Amino acid sequence: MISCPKCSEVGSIMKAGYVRNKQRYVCKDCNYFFTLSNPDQIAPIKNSRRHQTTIIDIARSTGVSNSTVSRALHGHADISPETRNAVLEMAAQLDYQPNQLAYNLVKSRTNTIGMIVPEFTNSFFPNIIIGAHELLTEAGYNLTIMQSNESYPIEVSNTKAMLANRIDGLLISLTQETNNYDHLKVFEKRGIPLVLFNRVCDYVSAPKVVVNDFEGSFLAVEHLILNGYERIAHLGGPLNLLVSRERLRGYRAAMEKYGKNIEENMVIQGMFSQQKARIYGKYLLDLESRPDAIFAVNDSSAIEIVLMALEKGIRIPDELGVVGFSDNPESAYIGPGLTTIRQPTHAIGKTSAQWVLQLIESEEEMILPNEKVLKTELIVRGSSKRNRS
Amino acid sequence: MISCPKCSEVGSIMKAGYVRNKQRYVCKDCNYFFTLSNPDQIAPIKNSRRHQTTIIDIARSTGVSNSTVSRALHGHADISPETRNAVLEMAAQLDYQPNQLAYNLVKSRTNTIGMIVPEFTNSFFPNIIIGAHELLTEAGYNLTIMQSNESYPIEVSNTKAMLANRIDGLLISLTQETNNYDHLKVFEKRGIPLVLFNRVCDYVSAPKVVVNDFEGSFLAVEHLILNGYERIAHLGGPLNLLVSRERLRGYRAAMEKYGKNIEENMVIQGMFSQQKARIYGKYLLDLESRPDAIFAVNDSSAIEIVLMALEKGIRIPDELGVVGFSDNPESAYIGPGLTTIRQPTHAIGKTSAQWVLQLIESEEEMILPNEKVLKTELIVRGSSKRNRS
DNA sequence: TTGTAAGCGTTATCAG
DNA sequence: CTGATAACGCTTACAA
Repeated sequence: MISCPKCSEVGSIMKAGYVRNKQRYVCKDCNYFFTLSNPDQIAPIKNSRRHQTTIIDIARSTGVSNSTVSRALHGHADISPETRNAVLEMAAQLDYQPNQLAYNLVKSRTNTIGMIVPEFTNSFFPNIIIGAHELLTEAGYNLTIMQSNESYPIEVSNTKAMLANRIDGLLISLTQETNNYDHLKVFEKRGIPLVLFNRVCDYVSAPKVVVNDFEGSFLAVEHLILNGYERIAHLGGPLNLLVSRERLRGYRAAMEKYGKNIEENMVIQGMFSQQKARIYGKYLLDLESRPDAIFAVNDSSAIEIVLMALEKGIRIPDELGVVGFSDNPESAYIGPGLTTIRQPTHAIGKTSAQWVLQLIESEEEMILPNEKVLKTELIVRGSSKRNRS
Repeated sequence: MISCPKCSEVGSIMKAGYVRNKQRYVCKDCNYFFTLSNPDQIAPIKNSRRHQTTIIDIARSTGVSNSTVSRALHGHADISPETRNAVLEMAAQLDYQPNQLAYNLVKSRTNTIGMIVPEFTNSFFPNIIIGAHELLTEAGYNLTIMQSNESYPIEVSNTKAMLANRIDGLLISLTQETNNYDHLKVFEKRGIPLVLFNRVCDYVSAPKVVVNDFEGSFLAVEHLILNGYERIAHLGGPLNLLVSRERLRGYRAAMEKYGKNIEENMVIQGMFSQQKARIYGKYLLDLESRPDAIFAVNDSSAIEIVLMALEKGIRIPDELGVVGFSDNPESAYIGPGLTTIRQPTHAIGKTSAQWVLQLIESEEEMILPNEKVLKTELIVRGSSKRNRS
């Protein structure tokens, strides 16, 4: 039991805050304030591992209180220039590095936006990241990136980690496996701004940033038709993804508009992967009555087809027209050059980031779920140029 | 002043911890414990913005203490199955999401590794990221990626942010501008594990993961020589980067070994960028006595040269041999295919990550600064195949 | 202008 | 097996 150093009373001692990081007591009897000078109790710099200098260290060495230090560090008004300078100097001298963790904890915001992408292997997502990164950095936000590796369980655990780390907002592009969206609904429920991009779904009411896959697809197929191709096959993606469905829809629409017959055995849907693309491609090229053109859901698949055709000695574009989607960096150089639909990757990233920041800043006003549709662009190269007009 | 509800004493009231998140008092006179039932003081769930359920909420609703909840949540031993289950159920019911921020603060570790890369535009760094990400995720670490955009000031501010966020370790590849390394020395001083990769420097005593640029370069130039090229130019990178110096060294060594004369006006060093590459390339190709081969410091530059040569009608590989470095995805398809040196990107990422984890886990033992040198591989394609043996 | 003390949400060390 | 309480490092009313 603690006794008062002045009146030796024991029952009337109350805690009375801290001074220089030490417990301070007051004796209610004689109204005497004191701290215990037990050397063991002073400055408990335990935790041996390299003590990081904190605001308290600065306060102690400057002879002011923590709050004053905090204010000086943040350039708050109402602080005398001398104290401010003293604090700032001491901070520099002690090599003070603010602890963002503590800051975030008390502010309960992290100034960090999370981003989950299914993969990095193509330049597609990296380019989107660049766009988002640019805007966020400018706005003073950090970006934490995770990749789900096209795996639903990883995606779920990523969102959990993001939640635990209290990111201020999330940008996500779904895996091709994702069919359940409960992990996203958590964000709605918790009021954490969420923006879906590129690989989106209808079942969660969050803003979505996509490109006009339908239109892009339509243009691609129309271009093939205008170049005299008749029997156009479609190598599509997994149908749970909206992109795949939209591209399929665009294909069908163009074919119908020009009165072309769709041979259903030449419309294939499957997972994205080089291996699958080879299998599907082989199937299409080995068909006894081969298509005279193939519109693929992405460039990786289209490239496989071009390479396979070259191996087999099928002449491109004369015997086979090929069009892809996305404009990968290598597409310009594949065979005679791959005709493709360019996506505005940079803009996708930028738009998504912009949107999530708006949601964060707008606080109160419920912004209605909405969608931004960016334009695509047809890039004509050798793999489809058979213009016989 | 607070008075005891039992004996009405005023001077002998002491704080006595908290119960259900409310201040609890004890009267030292009658030894009566109580809390104030002032409704305003109960559960100060202020901070209106969507209260996140915390451990305390669970404790309150389950009727146990926070510590018990914490233990239950982490599956600590010494807890009765009933309590555990009750807590776990309540946690699920209240949709509890742990606050990693608070956890990190008290643990003073974040389970997060930072990574700073100069750019994303080539597939080079993304591939390294994939390698590192894979290993770190497996080891239960998060990865926070920042990009310095080849800017020294951004690099510095990135490291500051990493420091503030108390990452457990940092992987960094320097910008081509970086000439001052104080921002890295901070990590040494603070004892935060640091690993440099790819773009490293000598002035900071941290482990480095690099590829054998010298050997790779040597092989590239030797390959050109063995294919009958005589007057080989070198389009190099900025000399403050070790990679550039090593590649230059490899070039010189190979030329010397085979007794080839180095024409110094055909050895150029400059910044990495497509634009610069075009300028330097034009210079080399417009030389009145043009080199018969060019070894470029990277594929992007080599590609520019190939394209320029094709425009000018210079035949590759007959009139001009070209070799690059890195094996970009498009390199296989450029012109007749670009001969290049493949770097083990995946392994670079994996090795760096592995190393930083080792440093973190090894705690006490000072591991000596060291270097890991990974092997490169010569990929022969059309742009240099003029074998006249 | 400065100081006090109550949080932010956890874990960990002691006591029971 | 469980509870109380002091950290972790910082911000911010509220007092002085």
